[in-house]
Amino acid sequence: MIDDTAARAQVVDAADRLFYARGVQAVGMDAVRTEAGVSLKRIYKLFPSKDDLVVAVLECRREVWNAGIAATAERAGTARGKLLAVFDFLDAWFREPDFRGCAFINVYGELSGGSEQVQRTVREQKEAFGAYVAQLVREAGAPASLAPQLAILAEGAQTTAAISGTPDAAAQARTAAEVLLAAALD
Amino acid sequence: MIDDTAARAQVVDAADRLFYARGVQAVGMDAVRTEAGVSLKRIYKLFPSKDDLVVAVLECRREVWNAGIAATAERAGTARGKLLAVFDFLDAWFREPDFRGCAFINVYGELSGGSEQVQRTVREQKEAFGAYVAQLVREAGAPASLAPQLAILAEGAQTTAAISGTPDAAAQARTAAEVLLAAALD
DNA sequence: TTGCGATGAGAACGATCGTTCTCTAGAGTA
DNA sequence: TACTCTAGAGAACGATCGTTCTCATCGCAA
Repeated sequence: MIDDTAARAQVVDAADRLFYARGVQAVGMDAVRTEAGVSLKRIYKLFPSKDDLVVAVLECRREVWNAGIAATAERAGTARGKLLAVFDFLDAWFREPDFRGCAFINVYGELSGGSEQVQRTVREQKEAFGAYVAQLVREAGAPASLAPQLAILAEGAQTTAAISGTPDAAAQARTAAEVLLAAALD
Repeated sequence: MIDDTAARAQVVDAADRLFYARGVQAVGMDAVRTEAGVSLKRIYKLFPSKDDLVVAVLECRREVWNAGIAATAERAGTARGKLLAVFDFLDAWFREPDFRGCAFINVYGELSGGSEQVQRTVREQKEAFGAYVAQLVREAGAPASLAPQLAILAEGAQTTAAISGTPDAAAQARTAAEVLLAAALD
């Protein structure tokens, strides 16, 4: 038998795949159990309710997102380069064949009237990203008002790419970000 | 008894309120029937399935959106002014107490794995908005590449405002749009 | 070997969903 | 008046949901 840590990872992984592809409400716990290969009893011991599982999935997504952003930023030397690297990261993400938009936005739209804990997790993720951008804007020596503008561009690129089905929005948002950066740094 | 046109309007109106506030999947047809005051039999005569009702609700939202955008644009003289007016429209919308984000984005996130007709309706709305912005950009004498950038700003403002729970994103996006417009019109 | 606690597989439960059906009442027509 | 058609109210249906329960099985201490 596998230990709790491994079982937990398998369940979160399977749930993430299913929830992201089909939506949370369209996926039953039975499907999660089949995909994960972990019994329902064990799943409910690890996650007392489906909401807890959704939160765990989002927290896992946050780790992946942060790691991806950090890896792309590392290849850039300046703070300005790190800010633009966000859009390169988005570009690569949008080109993945199973891209279906930002999981946080999707879940928020689906469960906005429901679990309050899920809403909080989504909000925290967006706030953390905003804080990351704000830190880089400070380092770049640009006025603080630039940060939310760049964050809005990244947000808009994600929903536009999801709905249009093309990755074009990443490059378009990057170009806009360059203009805003140039104007702010004059 | 009311005629079909009035019954249809009542059902769409009630469904819109419920779907927007709680999500499509969280609202049963029984709740729509109670809110609309129209019998289930009649609802299913007007809309053969729940998906058809969702599409009708989205089409109604599109009319309201287009009318609101047009009304705000009318108060601006120039094409540049009409482009910025989009963000004034968003600002007023975000301040409404029951604002919960863009209904099209919410529905897309919720049913992305489901009805293909719903997906098409969402995509058409976003394409139509993009075409509207592109037309104004042309009239303003700016390069065509500006249009998707402004559309992405509007899109990002909507999701940011929904998740953050504040209307700030409208003004931030408007400021960014002014910078992009100034740079494009040099 | 015996007894015990935990596990996996999946049946079972109560609720709710989208959709259809039944039954009754009333309007219009000859 | 008698007949027909439609609509409303809501029960009914089969499916599916999240969650819990049953039961056979296994590892392991004494």
